[in-house]
Amino acid sequence: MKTPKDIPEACANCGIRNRGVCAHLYAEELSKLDSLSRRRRYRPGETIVMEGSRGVVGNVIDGTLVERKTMADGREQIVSLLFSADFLGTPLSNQADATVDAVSDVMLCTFDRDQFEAAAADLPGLSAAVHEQARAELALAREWMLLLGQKRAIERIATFLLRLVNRRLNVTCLHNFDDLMDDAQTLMIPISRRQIADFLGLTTETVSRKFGELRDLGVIDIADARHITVHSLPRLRAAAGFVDELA
Amino acid sequence: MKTPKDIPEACANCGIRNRGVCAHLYAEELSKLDSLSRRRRYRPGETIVMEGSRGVVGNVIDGTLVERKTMADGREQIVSLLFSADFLGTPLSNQADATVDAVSDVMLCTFDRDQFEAAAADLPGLSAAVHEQARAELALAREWMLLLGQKRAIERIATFLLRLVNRRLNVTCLHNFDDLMDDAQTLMIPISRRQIADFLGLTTETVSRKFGELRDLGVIDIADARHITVHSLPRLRAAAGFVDELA
DNA sequence: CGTTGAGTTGAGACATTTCAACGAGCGTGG
DNA sequence: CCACGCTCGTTGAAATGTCTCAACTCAACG
Repeated sequence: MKTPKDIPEACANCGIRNRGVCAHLYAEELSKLDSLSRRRRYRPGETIVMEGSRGVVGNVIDGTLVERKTMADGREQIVSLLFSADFLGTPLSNQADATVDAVSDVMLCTFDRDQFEAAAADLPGLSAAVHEQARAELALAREWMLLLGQKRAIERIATFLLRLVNRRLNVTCLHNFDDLMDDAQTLMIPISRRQIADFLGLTTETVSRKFGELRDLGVIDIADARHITVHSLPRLRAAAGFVDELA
Repeated sequence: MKTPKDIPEACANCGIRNRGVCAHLYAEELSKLDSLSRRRRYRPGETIVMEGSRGVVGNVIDGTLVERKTMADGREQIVSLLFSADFLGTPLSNQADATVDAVSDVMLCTFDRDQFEAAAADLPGLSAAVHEQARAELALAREWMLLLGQKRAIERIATFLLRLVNRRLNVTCLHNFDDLMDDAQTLMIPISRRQIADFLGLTTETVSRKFGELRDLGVIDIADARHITVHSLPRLRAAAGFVDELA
């Protein structure tokens, strides 16, 4: 987290200038990168990158995106959710391994791929930050492999909610996890039931039913399809399979 | 692929000196790295890294390893297979996201973590190679998310076999994929039925049954549990769900 | 006000798991 | 040498969790 004076105006006013890869750059580095950047807006449902194409490189300034892989017969698996401050795209690789869609209105801060790679070669902090993102993505992907390969439907739903909780805690960043163990959390679900199903390897019907079961168990409240209140994080963690139920 | 003269003796005799991260290093870089390296042998079943620990950094010279994640109640998911020339461990991260076990006799070329990271900071080719490995791992993990979330049991088995075929083609590296589409391939299965099950999110019984089904379909022959002959790659690809069956 | 899409709920179907038995290989010790 | 115990892999029959198919509600919208 650098706090210089002469940062570019676009960056000074940017909601994520102290988050994501930009947080690791000095003023002059930020200027250099800013001169290469171009903002672009996308509409909900718009496809930003096609699997197999060269794809876009840039920061997510605002909005929600999904990365998904598709089978020949149309089955889909969402492999990643992207939010504000996440980095989109794989510099170094010339082939996107998933299709990227905007779920909400999305604002990106994009770069020309070659220019970005040249800049990254000059700015150790930038390339380190990008690679750190890739490493974090890998850890998340493996966490999800455990979910998809081993967890039952209700555990998958609980794990998904837990991930949203953790994300919110990381963003607000004011407390640590244990302090909030007993606080009620009201969550905005950023994606549809269909997208949740494709993310968790389930069907929309099962997603709906398991949300209901978690409600009946008293773990959550469902205000509407997009708004969930978590009553007890420990019980949500138990439902997610993170603690052995010695029942 | 550099071909210098004054490479360290250990590297000159190393089976993977022209593969993995070492392939991208000049003689003097190789020397520098070699001076930091230490060979270590592991026995089948031995645990090399525990999930959550700092872990080992190094090259796999020879042998087969699995990376796995475990749930509180003992359920396991294998998230990666490592073979000769693969890179083990996550420099930059101080927490291994999975447990690593030797499946066969394993020889590693390990490095002190801090020294390796310092070396990587000096050698752009090295850090690029390590990051490229991480990127490739991410692509594989996402491929597996699609498998675990969407594919049925027989497709998972077929995909697994296809991955072994592809690996063999990459290693032998003499032909391209299409040239071998119709060739019979005899594969050595490097892991047990239980490990296959944990890799594919199935049970050993289902793995056994689906191998039998692929045999009955005439796609493969089963010499014994560890040796499979692939009769038709196109049909294996179809069984794996990579082509839409317009039946 | 009819249409459309998203979400929920129910009943039955189905794929995979679970439970159980069995055979082959293999080292150990009598 | 054979009996024994053990693990690994295979096979069968029953149980079960999730999917499929279908109906219905609700809100948004032209």
